[in-house]
Amino acid sequence: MDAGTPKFRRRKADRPEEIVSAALAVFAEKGFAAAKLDDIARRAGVSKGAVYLYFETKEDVFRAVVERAILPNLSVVKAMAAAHPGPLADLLRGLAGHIAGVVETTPIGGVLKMVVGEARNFPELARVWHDELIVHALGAMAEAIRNAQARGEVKLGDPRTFALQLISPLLVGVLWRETFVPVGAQPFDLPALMRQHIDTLLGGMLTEGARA
Amino acid sequence: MDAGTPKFRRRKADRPEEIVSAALAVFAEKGFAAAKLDDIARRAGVSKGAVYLYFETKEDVFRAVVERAILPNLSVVKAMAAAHPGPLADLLRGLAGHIAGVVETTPIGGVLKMVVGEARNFPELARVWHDELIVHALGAMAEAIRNAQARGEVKLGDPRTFALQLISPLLVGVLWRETFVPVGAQPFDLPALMRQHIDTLLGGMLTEGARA
DNA sequence: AACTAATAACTGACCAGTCAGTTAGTAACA
DNA sequence: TGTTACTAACTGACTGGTCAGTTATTAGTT
Repeated sequence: MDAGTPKFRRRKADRPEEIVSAALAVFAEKGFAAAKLDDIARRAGVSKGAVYLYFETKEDVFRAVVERAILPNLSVVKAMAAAHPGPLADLLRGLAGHIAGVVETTPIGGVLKMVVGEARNFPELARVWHDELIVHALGAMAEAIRNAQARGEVKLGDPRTFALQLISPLLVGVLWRETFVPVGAQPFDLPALMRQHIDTLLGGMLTEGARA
Repeated sequence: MDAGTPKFRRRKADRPEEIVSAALAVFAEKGFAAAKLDDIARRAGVSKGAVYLYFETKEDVFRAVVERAILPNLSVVKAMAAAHPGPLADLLRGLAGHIAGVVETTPIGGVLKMVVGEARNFPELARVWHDELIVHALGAMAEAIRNAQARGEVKLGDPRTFALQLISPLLVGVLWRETFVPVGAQPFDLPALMRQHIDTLLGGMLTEGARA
């Protein structure tokens, strides 16, 4: 062949990472079943056969994608777990800003959509996400809320439910962006949404005058 | 053949309904691509060929399922559109109870999961849901909130964002039930969740003492 | 009532296309 | 030159969609 441009490079160390990145893009766009291994391979700059040098099956690739999407977020969980002692309001505002930023700059939204969409076909995947990420995140938030309740900062009520109330608009905002914005829906500004949400949830939605 | 047990019955009028019901169950469980037409047909008590007497393609069946899931909810939208003039708190409490009930007694949760999961592969489906259901529901809520703001009941802030804040926990609760409860997650009591959420969002999460 | 003809709802075997996974062989690098 | 990362052609299983034939049902005739 042409000696000037080799047909391929041997780069064993980098391939898995590249394949997982390509797979993330394709899976997030198409979902598991509709994603073709040929597309993933082409996007990663290798042949389909090469994918099978590094992964056993398509499921195996999918698993790698979903699990990798957890890692960058463990730091967030850890930060939350660092049991911020100050006023809950400060913690929540900082946290919401941080998470909204992560959500806007990483493809975690696409992964979330995948986990929701493929949960029945890959229960163990939903289990990994639940056990390794969600339980910890929700638990840390609930713990912080419980502490705030003990300090008399926060009213009575189920802390886990409070935690869900706090993050729900962000999750819905992400799914909204992934699902409806591509078909013409008016997008939400996620950081602004979370700012208003935290303020409202903390301070109350009704004015003083109308409050029961 | 055996004259006692006929091989099939001719029931043209009932078939489409039965096929759509069967398809709803299979699609909600497997997602679009993983759902086999043979399964849908068997579940509906007919052969695969019979499905094609009533629907053009698999996509066509899917469309019918998703569109039918909109109808029962138009009444809810209408009820909201009946621009409740009284205090916003009453409207929201009644509405939340109603919607939580609908969500608990109908398979709309499964359909929502499908719409989210297959949005990329079926954009026109996401469009239908957005244009015919979500825009109206969100718009009606935003309108009620805007009116309440005009009456001085509610603080300043984007009404559409307020509406999203209000319904988000319900949506997340549904997706939670569909995605994580089957793999062992602790479920949420949706009506209770919404009661606490409405109360909190309306009245404020912080105690009087801690309020900024 | 009983028999027959006509209709259309329905079946199930089949086909054509697709795609996950395999492997024989080639090219890159030591 | 030997080793192996990699390619590209291949296979086999699976499934959406088709259609020739079958059977339930109704209408017509005696």
